[in-house]
Amino acid sequence: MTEFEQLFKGLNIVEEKLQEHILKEGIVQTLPKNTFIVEQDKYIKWLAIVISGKVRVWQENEDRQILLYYVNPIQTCVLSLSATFRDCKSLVHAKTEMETIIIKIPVRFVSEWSFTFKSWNIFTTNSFIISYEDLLLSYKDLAFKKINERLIDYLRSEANRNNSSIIQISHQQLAKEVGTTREVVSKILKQYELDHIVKLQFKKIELLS
Amino acid sequence: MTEFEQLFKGLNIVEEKLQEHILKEGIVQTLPKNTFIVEQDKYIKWLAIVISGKVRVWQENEDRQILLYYVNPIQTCVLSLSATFRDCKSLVHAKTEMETIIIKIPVRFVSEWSFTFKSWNIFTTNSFIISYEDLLLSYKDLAFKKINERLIDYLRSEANRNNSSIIQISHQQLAKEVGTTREVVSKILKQYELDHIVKLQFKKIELLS
DNA sequence: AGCCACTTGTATCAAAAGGTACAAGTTTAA
DNA sequence: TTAAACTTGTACCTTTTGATACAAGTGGCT
Repeated sequence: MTEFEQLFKGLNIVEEKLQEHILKEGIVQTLPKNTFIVEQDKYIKWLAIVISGKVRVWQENEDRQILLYYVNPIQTCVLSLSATFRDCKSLVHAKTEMETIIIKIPVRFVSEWSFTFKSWNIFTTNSFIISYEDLLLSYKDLAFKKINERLIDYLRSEANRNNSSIIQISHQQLAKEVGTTREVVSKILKQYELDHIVKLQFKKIELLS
Repeated sequence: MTEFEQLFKGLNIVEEKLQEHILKEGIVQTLPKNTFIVEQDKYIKWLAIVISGKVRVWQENEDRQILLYYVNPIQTCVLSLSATFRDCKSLVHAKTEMETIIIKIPVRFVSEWSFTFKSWNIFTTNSFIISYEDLLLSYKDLAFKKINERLIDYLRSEANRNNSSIIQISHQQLAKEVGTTREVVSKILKQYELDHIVKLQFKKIELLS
């Protein structure tokens, strides 16, 4: 199955005309690990849809980062999507976390098709809705939960995503994911270990419960 | 000008067919101050578009609140919008802050029209985009800024919204807006007063710079 | 005037989170 | 195998934020 066929299947694109358009305008690219797809404050010229691999999306301050979400196969970064509807700079960074195949579509077609083709309309709308609700939940967590809770939440969701109770990550990286410092992460993890909630090894965290 | 005419003008709705639909299915309501439009965890049955007045949208924990945004005339709460595309419960509270006129549209028409009518498509898409970007900026502030900064940001944006350097609000209410406690607000405001950034009076805060 | 509800100012304490510093362990690669 | 880079653990301290408590001020109402 070609990447385009995967795309059509994943987004349930049945309109022949739309398939033709996408075949004509879309570009398949294989990106190595750690390639930037969009960068904060730069203009967006393409809508990228992930076919396989994994893309991390985050925001950055001078010295801190905070994870926004991951883009999984047959999803798009909603922010590049939003940028395609009106010429604007990216508010986030997005970078591949492993070798990733994407299909790039020039922004000018994206909003056009959303009115012409039902399945494209559903795709864009759903992307917005899901991302919005996601972000809203994250916002609530950030507002009301303490760091130790957000940290364990992160670990659990990682375990889930990878289908493994062992998460391979350094404290430093973990600190970046949840927007704090390395020392705080070390302290919290140690406490969780004393409480028999995790087991710590070098660059490995095992969830026990 | 009727409320419907205001709506058509505000959203740039020129399609006669769509105007007919809206006239047929829409309901104009005048809501007194402090009326709930949607409540957290309850189902949404209508899309409400604000014609005049002001609606506050926020999230709640057991004991804390945090402001999400205000819905101004000729806007809709993007969350009820998102709910109209798939049957789901509200993630937020929304309540009128003054007497407010709204037009209610049953949810089942909202997504239908977004594919049939260009202006409705633009309206829904723009609502999503703007709200998403808004929320993203708030998220970043919440992640990286300290409370005193978020507090003064809030005051400045209120001053802007009301076109006045005097904000009439109690410390308690202010605490709820930014998601902290009353004592913290009092302390921070006092410090800003010592720094000649604000002047404090009973239930009034004057911005000096 | 006198009462009541609400508001504001603060002092004290406690908890959460972050910063600095350093020692020791692990990996990688020259 | 040895140095360099990265990783982890932890002690100590500071700042930020929150909780409790109380006194005093304000405005509205009877």
